[in-house]
Amino acid sequence: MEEIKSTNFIEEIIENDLQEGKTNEIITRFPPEPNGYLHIGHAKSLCINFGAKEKYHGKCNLRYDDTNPSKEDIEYVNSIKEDIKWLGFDWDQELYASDYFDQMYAFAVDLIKRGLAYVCDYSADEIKATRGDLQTPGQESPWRNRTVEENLKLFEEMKEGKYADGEKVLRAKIDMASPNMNMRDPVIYRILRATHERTGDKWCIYPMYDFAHPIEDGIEGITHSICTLEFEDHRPLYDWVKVNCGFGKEGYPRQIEFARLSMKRTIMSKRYLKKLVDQGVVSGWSDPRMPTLSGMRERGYPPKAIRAFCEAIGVSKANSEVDVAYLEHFVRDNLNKEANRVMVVKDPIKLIIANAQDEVYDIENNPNAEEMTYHKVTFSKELYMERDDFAVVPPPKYKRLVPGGTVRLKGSYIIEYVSHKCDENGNVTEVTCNYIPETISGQANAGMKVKGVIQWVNAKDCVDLTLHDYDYLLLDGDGDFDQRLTPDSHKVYPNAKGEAILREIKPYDRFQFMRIGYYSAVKTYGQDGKYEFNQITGLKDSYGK
RNA sequence: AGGGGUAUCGCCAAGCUGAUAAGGCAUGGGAUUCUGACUCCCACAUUCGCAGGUUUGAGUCCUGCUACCCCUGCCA
Repeated sequence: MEEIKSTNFIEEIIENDLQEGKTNEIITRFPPEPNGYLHIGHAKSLCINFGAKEKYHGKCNLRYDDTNPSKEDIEYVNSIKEDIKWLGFDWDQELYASDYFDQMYAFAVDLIKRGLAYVCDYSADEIKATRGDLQTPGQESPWRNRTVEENLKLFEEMKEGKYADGEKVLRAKIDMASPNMNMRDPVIYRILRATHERTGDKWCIYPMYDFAHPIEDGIEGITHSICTLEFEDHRPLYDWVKVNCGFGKEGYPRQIEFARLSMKRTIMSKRYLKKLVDQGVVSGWSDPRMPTLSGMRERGYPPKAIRAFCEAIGVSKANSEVDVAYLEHFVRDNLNKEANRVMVVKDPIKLIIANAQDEVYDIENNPNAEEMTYHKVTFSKELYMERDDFAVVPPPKYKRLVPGGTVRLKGSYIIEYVSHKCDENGNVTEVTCNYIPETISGQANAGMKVKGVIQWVNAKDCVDLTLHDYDYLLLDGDGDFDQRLTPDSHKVYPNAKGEAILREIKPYDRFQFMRIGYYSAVKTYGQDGKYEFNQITGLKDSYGK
């Protein structure tokens, strides 16, 4: 038997349940409402639910909580699936809450028959006015004691479409004086004429979350229904529905709450993310600056890094704000282990190697790889180097090229300074060097001491990259977004053919704003599709320190 | 005197039935380096929201208190 150790309180609960023989299979579910794209916060939930499935050899269903047709959109369904797969998770069944509408209706009828639910004629405002408040009990509805027959008839008529939207609701008969607002005769069915993505116009009444969710869990045999903290107050209602609909024989399904993930200076609410998309502040839900999973994918974040991050932040009930640096750590860590390296010059100046001839090198894709692979890099008389890698007047501890100095071209020769040219403003435009023979790795003079190593690309076959600007967003008093663009149009030349993306991390300390995106990696795709190079640059840049 | 939660290092977070504060991130210092990256060393809470109490001994038990989060949708 493998020794499994719980790493958080939810796993501890699960393991106790397993040990005590309460169940022999763990079944969880991931229940997104299809009204937006998944973001990093969902990744935490995904990792908890699918993580339990993997760890305890159980099951996890993907279930769309589509009980409110007016808010949902089929567009999101596919994105959700794609993102879950991208993270590497597999669901057992793909289900929709709407699959259970008939059964939910039947359960509601049953509740009415047993005197546990009634049709209420109050308007939304009247319900609100009679609910009481945090310190005063609510008043019972005058329709609370209708006969079963009358309730049955009315509820059926609601279904038949005999009443206008909002004219009547079905309420659970619980306790108007309960200190828990959720238990003050909560509405469990409302009339809503909206075409449902899946059931069309079949229904004009729709169940509320609190009624629907325990039924969905019950039908699917969910053992652990894991959700976020704000549902703690709903648990008594969850249990009420569960028990009164005949579920919960073994105590399952059991609702467990954890603290949702929030991150410093990061917008995580779907409402605001949607606003960013709708206002055209970003190009869409997958804009690389978005904290969505698709945005992170676009940004070059490896899914494994996101998983490792979720694993590391743990699961607790304490509200907390994780620093973005923690996520970035796992991105760097994963990229360092798995990403192929490529040379990039962001702000190029010409580098002439006066005594050079054309050559081709095999350069390691990733020095950390277990099985080393290589890519070709061409070398010639005319190269580009980074402007910062040459200094006429070097700052203290400068480790790169200076007049009269030497430096190693990564993967190639050691070169020595000959001369340089400046434009009318005194900016360096070109540097000329000679390479020192026999200094390539493995050759006679390779052991020569140099101050540093610099990246370079061959001017003949380098490729232009698109460098995306970074930007800052301010959230003003009205909750609207104000975009602060900081234009920066470097050119980027990797020594591989094809597309590439580069985004930069920039500090953000001047305003009260939320940073929604930053650069993580450069990606280039070989023309033949053979190579995929990833360069970790800009992530932890300590140049010039 | 509404109810439900949470409080351990700048940020996460272990700490189960009391025995004298794990780990990661961040940070500072050093070594190493054909990526100023990575890696490797070293430093980093006499203290666990506060105040009392029980105990030989408390972050862990008891009693008060404080702070923050959630709840008055026919949203989820």
